[in-house]
Amino acid sequence: MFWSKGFIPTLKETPQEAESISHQLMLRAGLIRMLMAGVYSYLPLGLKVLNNIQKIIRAEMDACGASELLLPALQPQELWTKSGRDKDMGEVMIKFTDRRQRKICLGPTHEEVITDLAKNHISSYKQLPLILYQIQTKFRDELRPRFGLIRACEFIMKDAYSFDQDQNGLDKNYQAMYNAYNRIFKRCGLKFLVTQADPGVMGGTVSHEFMVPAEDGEDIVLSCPECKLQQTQKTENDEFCPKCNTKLEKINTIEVGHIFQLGTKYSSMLGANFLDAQGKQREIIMGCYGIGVSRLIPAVIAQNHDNQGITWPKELSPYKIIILPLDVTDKKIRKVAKDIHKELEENGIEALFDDRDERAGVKFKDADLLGISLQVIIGKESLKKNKIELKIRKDNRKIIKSKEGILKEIKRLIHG
RNA sequence: CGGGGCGUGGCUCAGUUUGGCUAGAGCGCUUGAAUGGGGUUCAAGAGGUCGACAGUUCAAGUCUGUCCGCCCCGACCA
Repeated sequence: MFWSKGFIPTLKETPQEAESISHQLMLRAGLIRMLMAGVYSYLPLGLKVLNNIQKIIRAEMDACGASELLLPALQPQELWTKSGRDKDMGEVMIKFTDRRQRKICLGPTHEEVITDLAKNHISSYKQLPLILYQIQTKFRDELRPRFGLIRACEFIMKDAYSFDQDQNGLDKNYQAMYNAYNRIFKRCGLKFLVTQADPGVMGGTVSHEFMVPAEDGEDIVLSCPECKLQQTQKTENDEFCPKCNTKLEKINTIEVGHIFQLGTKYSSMLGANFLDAQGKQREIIMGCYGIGVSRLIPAVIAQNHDNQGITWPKELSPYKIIILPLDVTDKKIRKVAKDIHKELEENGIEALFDDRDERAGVKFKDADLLGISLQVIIGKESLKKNKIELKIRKDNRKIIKSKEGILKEIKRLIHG
């Protein structure tokens, strides 16, 4: 990809609309733009990162034996009346009436829709266990949208649902999801905490939250320095460990995942039953598993940046590498840069080629801001000695070698 | 919704306190020239309903009222 043909509007200064670091960097690096409060456009680079996250999630979900589907965002309000959750959701649900006077809402989540589907199409224990998931846009009229993509009114969620005939089956699926979540967040380059959580309006009993410690986090995790118990804060008081009565530590975090054992809450309300091996009718046992896909972007940035910009973890970097010919008016520099570009493409390595007629300083600053994990720098100085440079964005390490040596190094770093 | 802040070219902001001629700066953008390893320099340009509406006044970016939008703190959540 050539920079000049793309759409990468970087900003030198921090827009007034952004307060949190991750939000500032997302705007400055040209990942997103706001349309209105809590509603954002993903620009090409932001979409690339989003796609990379989704790729990881799909791979890990598929590895659990989950099947991907896509449920509608438009839903009949009636379904929510049946489950009784229309009241719980309240103003958060975006509702309207269409021309046929049908009462419609934009899905804030999908337990109702998926349970309705299960009710109609699961009738035998032979169809269980089953895990379904989707990656889809949710709509919530938040009381207060905040921090860019961290709390948005339109956001992308991965939601998975498990269906089992008994608690034992649910335990197994829950554990599989729990493990998958650990792998997903690790691959996203995150340090995170797992807490015992309050199921809230989702219902059910067992529930865990995946929390990313970050300055601009809006959730507080209470951590016990003694017995390592971690839980999400529920009230202002009560800050002593319930297990060992030690004073708890407060950690600011961003919630990126939440898994719940729903049990029969939805299946009983919406009548999702199956016949067991004895021919007896029973309610399907459910679990649900959410990841804030779009929210992961700011969470990752919150933990992966320095004073120059973003430092993407390898798997999320919008491009694997950025090629920086420092002076595009110089024929030799241009040629070497093009050769490298070609060679990388032939090896299936997606590169961003900064072909702009800009000074070296501008290119360096922009490259550091974007945070693409590798930078190949082709300039007159090192070219004199027949060398080119490879900079690793994360630790600013520089490797200086011949073209062939650098290409080998790049392949090693990307594939190895 | 309660509390606080803000709204002036694409971005950052000055000017509003104390009303006064054709509304400014830096960055970005266009054109030309120089430069070419950390946001370089010079010159010439383009770009504005000063958030909106109503009012006060000879005169409103500036004063008054209403509304709208955005941000931050609180209740809610992936």
